[in-house]
Amino acid sequence: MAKNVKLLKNVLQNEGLRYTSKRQIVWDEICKNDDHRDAEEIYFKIRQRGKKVSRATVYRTIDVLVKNNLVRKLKLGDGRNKYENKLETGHHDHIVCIQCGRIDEFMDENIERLQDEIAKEYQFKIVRHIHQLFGLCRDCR
Amino acid sequence: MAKNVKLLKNVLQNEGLRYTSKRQIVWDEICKNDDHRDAEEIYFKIRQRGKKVSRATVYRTIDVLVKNNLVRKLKLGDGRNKYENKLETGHHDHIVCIQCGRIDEFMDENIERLQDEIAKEYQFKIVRHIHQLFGLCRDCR
DNA sequence: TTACATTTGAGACTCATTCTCAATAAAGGA
DNA sequence: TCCTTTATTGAGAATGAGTCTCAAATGTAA
Repeated sequence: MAKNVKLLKNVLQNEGLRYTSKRQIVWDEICKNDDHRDAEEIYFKIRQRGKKVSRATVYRTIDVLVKNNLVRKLKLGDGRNKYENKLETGHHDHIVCIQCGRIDEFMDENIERLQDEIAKEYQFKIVRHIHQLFGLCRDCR
Repeated sequence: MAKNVKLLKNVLQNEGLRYTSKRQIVWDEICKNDDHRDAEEIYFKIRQRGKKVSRATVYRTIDVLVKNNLVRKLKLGDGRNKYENKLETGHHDHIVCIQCGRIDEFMDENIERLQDEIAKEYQFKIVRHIHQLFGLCRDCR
């Protein structure tokens, strides 16, 4: 857990921002599990644990964390964006069950390579990509 | 253009909806070009042409068209959703310039196949997917 | 501890999209 | 054609995730 303090401090220093208890609370909460949660869930879980951080601060902190690569932002195109910590996880994309909301992660070297080729063909310099598969998981089909 | 009338009538009949001039105006406008436009642009262009359809009807009609496969809805995760007609175009994904907004289309059989394999591996039955590459186009890099 | 700058929280605000409901228009008789 | 019924439309209100405001609280350097 001391690692999470250091990581956050680095990011904040890097951004010229102060290290504060509120920001640590938000980052800690996001690290507590590897789920894909939205800002409201994170906000609510924090209150539930007896700590107090405003919604605005949750959003503001998440923005910094996303910008600095500690958190991955998932736009699934339904209502709220989702967030997951990037602590141990390498790059991956998502496969989502449209019935139960289950989210699995996948990563395919070949697809990544093919993407690069497409970028080259279209003369784009890619900075990020979204690849999401939507369907029914084994329990819902 | 008569083709567009027929297509729309089919869809509406299929949905148990009435064929109306307003709906035809919206569908016609979307067919007028192959751009990726948002609802506001479509709405505005229609007024500009001297026709009157309310914003609500534009949105409502687009929903029906998307649901019935005449229109593709693009969620690029910035403000407004974009729409394109699916008249001549087969399946494709998008490569987007984050600087100038240029949107190109790509399609790669190999990626499609790899997706299927991933779906099988995860035991998902895929119903749709999103694959978007974001970066700088040749004019913006 | 002081002095100053940054952060925080509560709630107002934004803005794309959806909803409401009275007015209008389509459809199927008679 | 003229009703009658039912669906559609439009204007503006409502929604809701996310952002902004600004006074109060907190961090920081000296």
